[in-house]
Amino acid sequence: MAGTNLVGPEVDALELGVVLRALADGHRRSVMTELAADRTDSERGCNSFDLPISKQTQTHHFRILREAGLIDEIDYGNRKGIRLRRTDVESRFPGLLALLEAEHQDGTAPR
Amino acid sequence: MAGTNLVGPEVDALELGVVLRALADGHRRSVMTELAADRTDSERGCNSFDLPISKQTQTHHFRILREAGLIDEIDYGNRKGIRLRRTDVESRFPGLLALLEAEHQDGTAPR
DNA sequence: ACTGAGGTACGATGCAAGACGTACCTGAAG
DNA sequence: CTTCAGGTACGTCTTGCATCGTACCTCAGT
Repeated sequence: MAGTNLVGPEVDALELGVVLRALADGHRRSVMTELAADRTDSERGCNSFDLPISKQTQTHHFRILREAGLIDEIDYGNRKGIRLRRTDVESRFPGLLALLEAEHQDGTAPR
Repeated sequence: MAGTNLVGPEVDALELGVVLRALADGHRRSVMTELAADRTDSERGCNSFDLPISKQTQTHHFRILREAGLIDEIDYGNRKGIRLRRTDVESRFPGLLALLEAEHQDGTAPR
């Protein structure tokens, strides 16, 4: 019930290269643009993004985003929560989330 | 002598996905961090970056950067000039160059 | 205890992209 | 004109990565 937070890198350990490679994929970027546009920063289920890919591939993508330090993954055992690490990302890479948020306005077309 | 400017996308046609994929590679990113850090925006020769790769591969990488709209390539026939499209990039993706410039401080280690 | 939905682990596959060899072009210098 | 350095075009090889199939785990509900 409590949900264990899966480990990601510390704020100081965030690397631009890893982040940019994570954002290079259209599916991952569409997730990030949605998260960046939602200022409430509420925890979301991972199938609330309705990505047109299998669940194994979704697991893969969310792992990449977590290991890049962009999101937190909260493991509830049989389900998983996603939350944007807004303050961490903003402090390490100021302006990055604004770019993603701006992209969210342009329509939902990925890639 | 005049040098023809190789074509790149217009300012309005710049796409975040293409740009981020271009910046995902360590070699291309090291070029961009150098360019972003140089506020004079002077034209540079392409072997002034001393990339540890063959010249064919360098041609490939500079093409990617040009097609992403990040740089201009000026063709002099037997040599080539590189110039950052600072105003275009800054107007379309404000803050992006600042992120790259900040990365340039952290040392020259790519990837 | 059984079932079903959500998620992960592992392996295999297919494709895009980075890298380079060879050959060729261009212009400057001799 | 010849030479040579810088750059490109094309083909090839190889690596990385997105994707999925199969199998298994976890919890909630019945």
